[in-house]
Amino acid sequence: MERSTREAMERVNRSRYKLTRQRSKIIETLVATAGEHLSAEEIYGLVTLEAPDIGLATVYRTLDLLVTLGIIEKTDFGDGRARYELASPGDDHRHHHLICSGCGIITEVKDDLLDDLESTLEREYDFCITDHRLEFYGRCASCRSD
Amino acid sequence: MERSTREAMERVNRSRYKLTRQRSKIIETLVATAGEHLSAEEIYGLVTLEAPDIGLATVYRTLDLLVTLGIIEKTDFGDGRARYELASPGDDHRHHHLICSGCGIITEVKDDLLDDLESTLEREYDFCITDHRLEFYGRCASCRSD
DNA sequence: ATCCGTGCAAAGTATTTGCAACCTA
DNA sequence: TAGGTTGCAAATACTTTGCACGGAT
Repeated sequence: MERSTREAMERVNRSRYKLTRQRSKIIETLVATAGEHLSAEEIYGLVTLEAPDIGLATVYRTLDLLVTLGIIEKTDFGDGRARYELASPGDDHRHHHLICSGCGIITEVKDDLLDDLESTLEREYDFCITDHRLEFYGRCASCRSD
Repeated sequence: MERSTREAMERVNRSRYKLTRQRSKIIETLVATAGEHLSAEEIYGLVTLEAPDIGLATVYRTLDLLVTLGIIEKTDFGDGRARYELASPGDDHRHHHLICSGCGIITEVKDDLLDDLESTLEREYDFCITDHRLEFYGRCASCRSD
């Protein structure tokens, strides 16, 4: 079993919530598709391939739980459905994406690029920033050549 | 009549779409509430105060139209409903907001702060950026004092 | 007369909730 | 065993669509 799978399961165990078969399966799926930004329905589709008895409501409830525990992050890219991804370990402050309007692929930008900017804004607007979200829209290399 | 109201109406007139009573009323409302980031339902509520016969579907259709014409922008702040604001004149490239998790108020950040960053990313990821969206979450001055 | 625009109601999509049965710690 | 958890179906929330009527050119 992958390290991050075990880590996530242990975090559920340490919480006041139970690690059920359904939750395990959903965590496995999320780890296996890391970097893909799946929607609840897509996760449901994958999960039911191996465990057809799991209900969509359970997927939603589990995703909520995992967000609460900080194991995953929920993001809305404006396409009308929420998308989920494993939280960056050790940091809950990096949500940068490149979104291609051609093929829809979402690429992670690894670094936190905004620290300087944040200090400036905090001063200028008297606002205490705890998190941010940054998305760039455009066209990726392969869609530009079409 | 406010200048931006007239400007918006002229842009509709110049398009292949008609400037109807309903569309005028909706534009007026959007100009009157500039800076408030209203949802479709909220706009509908305001519009029907003065023109109770306007339907919710018309509000949605008109908002779509105004987005298409570049008169307003549609943004999703992740609260499950779309929000609309007048487009920044002369620039379609500035979507920066400070969102207070205490009172929910959304403050505009005026400047486009990301030009340098964009050049770097375009090179690094071979991605042609056409737009971006930047949101900061935290607490505003008055919510911090609670 | 034509064609766009409208209101209404129905449909659609994403997500949440009530509840009895079930399962895990 | 006790209480969290589940599947199902129904409910909810937001948005879109079908359609016949209405209005402007």
